[in-house]
Amino acid sequence: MRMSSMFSRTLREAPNGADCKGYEYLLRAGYIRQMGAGIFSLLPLGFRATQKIQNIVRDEMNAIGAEEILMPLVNPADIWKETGRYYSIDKEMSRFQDRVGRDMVLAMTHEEAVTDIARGEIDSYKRLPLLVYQIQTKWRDDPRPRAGLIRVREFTMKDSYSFDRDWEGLDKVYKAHYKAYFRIYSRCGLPVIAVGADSGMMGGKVSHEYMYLSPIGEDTIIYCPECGYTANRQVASFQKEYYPEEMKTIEKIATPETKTIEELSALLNVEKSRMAKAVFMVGTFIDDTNGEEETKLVVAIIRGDMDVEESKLSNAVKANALRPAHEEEIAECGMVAGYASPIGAKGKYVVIVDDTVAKSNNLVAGANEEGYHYINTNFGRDYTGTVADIASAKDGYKCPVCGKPLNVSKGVEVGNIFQLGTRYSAAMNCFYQDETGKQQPVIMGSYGIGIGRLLACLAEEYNDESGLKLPISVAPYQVHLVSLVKDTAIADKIYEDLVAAGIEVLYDDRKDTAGVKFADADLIGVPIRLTLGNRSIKEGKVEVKLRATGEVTSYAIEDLAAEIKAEIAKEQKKIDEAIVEKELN
RNA sequence: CGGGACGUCGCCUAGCGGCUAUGGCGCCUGCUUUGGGAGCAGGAUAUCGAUGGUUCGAGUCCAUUCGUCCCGACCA
Repeated sequence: MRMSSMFSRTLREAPNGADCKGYEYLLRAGYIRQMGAGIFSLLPLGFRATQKIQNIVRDEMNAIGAEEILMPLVNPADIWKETGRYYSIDKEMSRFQDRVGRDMVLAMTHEEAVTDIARGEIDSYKRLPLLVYQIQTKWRDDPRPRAGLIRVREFTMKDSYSFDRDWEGLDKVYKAHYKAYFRIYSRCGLPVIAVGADSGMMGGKVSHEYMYLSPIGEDTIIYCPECGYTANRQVASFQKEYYPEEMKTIEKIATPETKTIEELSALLNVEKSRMAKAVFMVGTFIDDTNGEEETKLVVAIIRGDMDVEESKLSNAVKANALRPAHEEEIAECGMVAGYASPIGAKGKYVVIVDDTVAKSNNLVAGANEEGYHYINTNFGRDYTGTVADIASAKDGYKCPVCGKPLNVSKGVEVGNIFQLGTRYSAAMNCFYQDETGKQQPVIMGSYGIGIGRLLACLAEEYNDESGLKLPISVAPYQVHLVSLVKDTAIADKIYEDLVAAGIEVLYDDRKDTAGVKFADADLIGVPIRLTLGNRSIKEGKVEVKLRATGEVTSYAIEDLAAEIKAEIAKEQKKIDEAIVEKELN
């Protein structure tokens, strides 16, 4: 490509709002342009980089036997009503009506669509297993897009769907994805870790997320440097200590003006770990079959020294959504904020008790009366509720596997894999007949990779003060030919020779000064830069500089294509040698 | 959906009630220059996000609204 006729151009200054480096460079180098909140266009450079990523993804998906398909972005709402997600998903999913008034949705994922197709294809166990994938646009009307391509509303996603007759089959294809994903990310040059995850709106049991560890990430990862345990904080567990002892008599004591755990701990001279803290949320519960909503007060009881992990709580009560409760809502159930406990509560509420509280005795708790607390409260005797792990893991807590202190890091989720089971097949009547003639629901899995987000993470990982420096496997071009000579004949000839040799060349043939061309080359970040100047031309040579390392060599102009091909192969080899092979045990 | 900030030419930016709305980059013309964002000379480009109001006078103050960004809620 000749830069003199390239569609995009570079920006010298970062547009307002570009607050992280990778995003700033993608904008300035002309990879992407913003059109609205969370809505972006890919310019030629960004499009090419994205194509490279997609082809790596295709390669690895094909390698595990997946077939590529393309499903529609617009879905009839009917199939989403079948699974109930039409009702349970809030405004993230955009809905509209077609000209005759039929309900339609913009698909934010394709479990419904693929299951709808699959039920028409699958009738017998002989048709299983099956595996398909697509690379397609998703629309999710996120309330808060952020950080350039990291969190957007419209994005491209690779999503695959597996269909098996049994859990063993699902396990096999799940493991194949687990491994293939590591190969994909490492071939793109992105370091990731796989973590145990919450399955969220997808439903199902087992799931993993692929995380690029970075301060710009929004997810919190808990990991053990000792044994390698990793999990999203939403589901991370840890070793807890309990304080079982002989139950003592419950007693009400005056604790004026002590609404917080800190104040209470100081006043009574009792450790925070010996208190039962009540956290109030209002849960929304939606009936999947008709969309009817019900709200209920959720009382979470946790030890005073810990915090409630909302997603754990949400899973424990099986709520569609949780929000903090207002003081009046708490009062309606007979509880007093600041001095609250389930003891003496009334009305419509549900109590979830963390196991640390359930297995400890004689804890301090609220008396539901302004200025009073109870001492020696005991779960089971004084109040009841559902026992679950709802505690949030923190830095320094003990690893659930080896007991060593846990660490915390921020991460960006660049992919996920879910074992869906029969969540969709059962709801949508996707059954097969087994050898005995019995109808069985198909066992499904779904597996996603955000393509644009992957590019954004790569831009974040590979940059310096002058711009991007992407790995050759994902860079928009392999070679950037910078011509500084007036007489274009030699440069044109080199360009044509390289292109003829099958090399992807970005050719700076513009009538700009050397400084401008070098600055743009650094910004765009093509891995191999060839400089053709009067200096080197006299010697019949071209200078070669690697963007990533700054390493400089030079090659004779004759035979250049062969040398450059070898250079490209060397760069590619670095990537190939670093491919991560990881199996799920 | 709560809290905050911001909208002035393609990009960045000045303006703080008063004359024809700054400056830089970029762009166009000419000459010069050609290994790290060149120099000189000339030139074009803004319905100051929109609407309404206050005022003799509004980019500037007020209201409404739209948009974008940040923090939170939320989310894969």
